[in-house]
Amino acid sequence: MADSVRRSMPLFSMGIVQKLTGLTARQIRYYEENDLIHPERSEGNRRVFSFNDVDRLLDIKSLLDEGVNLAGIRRVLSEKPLEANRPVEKKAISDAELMKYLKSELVQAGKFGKTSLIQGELSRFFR
DNA sequence: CTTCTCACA
DNA sequence: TGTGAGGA
Repeated sequence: MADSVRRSMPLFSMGIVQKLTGLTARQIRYYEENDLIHPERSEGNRRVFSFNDVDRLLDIKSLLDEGVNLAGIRRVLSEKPLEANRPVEKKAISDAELMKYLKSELVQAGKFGKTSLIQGELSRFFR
């Protein structure tokens, strides 16, 4: 189970997750308050999301479109600890799209002179 | 510039 | 949920 390690590795900033999921920061923070997701926190108290968080957010989003309220979503998600039998085609997001955003984040971090926390973890995805 | 918390004309 | 204030 070395894959779960990468899936739960924190490496996405709020901005990236917003683009990746199409949700607003407000919503993402709100869902966190309701224990739908549990992103890590960086030094500056900034949220750092893992691939699992993003995937979960995507599920939440689709559930929301189907008219399910937070209480309902909480139930669905809490009862899905085990990666049940899902169609292989339900890929949350393409690698290409993922790289696109990761890259833009690196550029931003670069302009700030700081070493993004992403850089170090990035190699895990580009193995 | 980005993200954070809090609060609500 | 949006939005703005005030700070890091």
